[in-house]
Amino acid sequence: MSRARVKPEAQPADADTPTPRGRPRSGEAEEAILRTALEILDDAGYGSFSIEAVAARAGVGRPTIYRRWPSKLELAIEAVVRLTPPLKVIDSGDPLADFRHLVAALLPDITSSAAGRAIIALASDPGVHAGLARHLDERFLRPRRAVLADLLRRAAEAGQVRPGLDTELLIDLVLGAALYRWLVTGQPVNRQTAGQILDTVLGLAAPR
Amino acid sequence: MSRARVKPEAQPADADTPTPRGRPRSGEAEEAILRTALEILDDAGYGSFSIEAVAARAGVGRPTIYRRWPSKLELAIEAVVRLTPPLKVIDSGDPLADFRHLVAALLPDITSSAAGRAIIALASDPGVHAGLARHLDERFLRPRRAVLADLLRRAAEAGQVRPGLDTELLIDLVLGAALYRWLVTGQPVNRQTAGQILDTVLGLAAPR
Amino acid sequence: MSRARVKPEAQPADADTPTPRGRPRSGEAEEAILRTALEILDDAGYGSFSIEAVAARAGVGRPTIYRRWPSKLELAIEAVVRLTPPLKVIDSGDPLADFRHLVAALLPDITSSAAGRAIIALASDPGVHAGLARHLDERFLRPRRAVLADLLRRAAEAGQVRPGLDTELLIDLVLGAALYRWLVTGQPVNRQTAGQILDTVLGLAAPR
Amino acid sequence: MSRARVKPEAQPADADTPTPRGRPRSGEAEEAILRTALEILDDAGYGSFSIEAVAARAGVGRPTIYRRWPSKLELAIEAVVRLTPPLKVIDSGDPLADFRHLVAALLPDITSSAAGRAIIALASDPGVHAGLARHLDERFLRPRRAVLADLLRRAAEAGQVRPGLDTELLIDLVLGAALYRWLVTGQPVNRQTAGQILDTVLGLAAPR
DNA sequence: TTATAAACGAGACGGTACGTCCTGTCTTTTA
DNA sequence: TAAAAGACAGGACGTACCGTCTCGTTTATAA
Repeated sequence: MSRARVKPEAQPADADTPTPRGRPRSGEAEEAILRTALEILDDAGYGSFSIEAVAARAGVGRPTIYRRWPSKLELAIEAVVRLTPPLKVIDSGDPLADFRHLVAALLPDITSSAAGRAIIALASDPGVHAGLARHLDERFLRPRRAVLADLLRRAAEAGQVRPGLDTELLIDLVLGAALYRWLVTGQPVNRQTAGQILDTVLGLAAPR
Repeated sequence: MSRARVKPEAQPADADTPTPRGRPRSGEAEEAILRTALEILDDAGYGSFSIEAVAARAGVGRPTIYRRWPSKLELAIEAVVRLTPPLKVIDSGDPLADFRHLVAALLPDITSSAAGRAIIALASDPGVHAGLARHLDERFLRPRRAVLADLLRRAAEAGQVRPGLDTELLIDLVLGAALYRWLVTGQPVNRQTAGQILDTVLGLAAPR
Repeated sequence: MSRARVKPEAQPADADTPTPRGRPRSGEAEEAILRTALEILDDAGYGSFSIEAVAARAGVGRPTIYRRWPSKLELAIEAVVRLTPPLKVIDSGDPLADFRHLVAALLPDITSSAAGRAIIALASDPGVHAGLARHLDERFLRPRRAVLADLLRRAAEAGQVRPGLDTELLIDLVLGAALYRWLVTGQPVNRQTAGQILDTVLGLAAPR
Repeated sequence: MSRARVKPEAQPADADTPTPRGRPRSGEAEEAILRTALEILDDAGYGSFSIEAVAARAGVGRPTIYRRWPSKLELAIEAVVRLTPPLKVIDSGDPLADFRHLVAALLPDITSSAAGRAIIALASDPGVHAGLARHLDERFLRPRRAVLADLLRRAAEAGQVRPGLDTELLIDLVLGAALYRWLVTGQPVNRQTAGQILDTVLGLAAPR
């Protein structure tokens, strides 16, 4: 990013990226690809997700996709990461309540979307795991967790949560329980389920 | 219909399965298929798992597989379910300690095996979810959870766990947190990690 | 037939075929197989002719067919040979006219029937040719040609055909021309075409 | 090839075939496929002829074959048609002698080659007959027959053949008799057999 | 009678080939 | 020089038959 891509002469700064010659890559095509990828993930799941299908539906040549992403997994992740809106941070003055609201909104969102499924598809290929998971983690999960962790930390400071607890692990518990129910037992994770999980964890974590 | 064929009274139970005609299916072949399937899942993951490969390595014709399982997902699940040993129940008189030991042994096991990966691969295809997940749940997860739930219940009765907690949800928390770390962040779930999760949850759940 | 099958001691003649023990082969099944085979050949041609299909439609197990014929080609030939009625010999006192009538009836018959197609299918597999062709020749073609050759010979004696001609070759010319038109050019060989071929050959062969 | 590819006016002929987009089909692959197909037909006959085998031996992907020919029958015919050399026309001034020589060379050629067998394999599937036979007829048989018919016509003009005979039918007689002997009776059609057939037919057709 | 033997229908077995779909790469024309 | 279009080699899919091999059952002759 920040490739500038300015028309006129210029480019004194990055002489190592020496002004791409020839036809520049089409931003239109890129967007169409990502949008289509997400559509297909939503409609049919990662199992029916194929580069072929994305190219055809997006009206794009297959090599145009391969030029950007080396495999369908990378494409799926990029689509998820780029097109999933960030958490909208709220600050009502009550960090614990904000945490609850955010999580209660987040969980049903993830577990009913292409994003969730694509994330999970990662796990089925061990060879792929290492590199991609990090990518996904850094660009998708970490920022979202950071928001939650911050709220929890402030809740602890405000005495709403027992001190000394590992906030990261608390988040793991909440997200993990939801993940487990969704993935393993196939139950939908709606607001009610999310509320039940939050009640339990935050109840346990409440100061005595 | 007409089933007659009985000489004496007999067969009260399965009057609806009318004696299979023709050559019976080969238990040998079945076993070879499942064993090979699990090997491939362990070696290469679900992504590289193909009916073709299983048939070739098991020395079996492809139709012999399709006769039994309609798709590779069903085969993978069956392999996992049939070839994963059940939890070995222990009863030392201290239910909470037993719970700890069982979970601490179970978690690294699942998250480093084909079983785990195959289970997860389920989730990536929404259309498949309903039926198969139930199958997997009933034959694999439910029996294992039942053992854990029983221990927790007895721990509660013994006063080792705060009364009034939803034991099922407690199990979801423990297993979910491990699942989350393994799947999403890619961290291995070894005995230490398992211990940390257990410490936290059981600490929170301890009677005040 | 005439297998004797006498109950008592007897069998002085064929002591090497010592009366078969066990259940004798079912004539019913045999007939059903051949009838069905011919039906399928007529309906769908040799290309769609499969042992599987014959067995299924005849209500017979596949091994029951293989017990009798080693391959589908043999079965097809047997079906054709056994179920095609022989030429009905006529003798009006005018051998040449009888020849014409017989051939004019025979040609459309062969070139519109399963018999013809099955015969031809022979030719496409060189390995099969030797043995089976002889079988077909002996049991199907030779008897029919014998009738025709006899008529031609008597026509020659009666001065209706130029003497000194190779009657076998004359028959080859007539049947061959019809075969050629049917097979290679795909024209149907009806009575009119047959008449035209006969007119030409017999006209050429007429005494000067 | 070279096609000029001129910018200006040009292309008056095929304005409806608007310059193919994408990578053009590989002539190399096409040639390898046809050559291999003919080899297999020669070695093993049409019965053992499979797309699978052609693809493997030609070092070509299976879809590359299906892209060009919809079935193995079409491929076989194309191979025969494209790789069988045309009749080499001769004109010694004696049309009848030329006819004899040409036919005497042609018959053993056809009846001992893959070409012949592939042509015949056509006939065994009635559904296929219509369209393909025409194709084969137009591109293979008709040009060859035209040469023969022309010689016979000139022989008739030169008084070497009785006037008023149907030359097409004469050719049918000669080719048909050879076809019959080869296919039905399994006799090889060598130069001697060819000579015998020609002697008879041309003897009959000689002017009185 | 009772054995014994073989054929029966059914259907599974290891295989081969089918024709389709998708993968990731390569090549051509167009912009 | 990137874009779209589309062909390339390869490989897995799920299906249809192949010819063989059990099964349990039926129908004969032989003991």
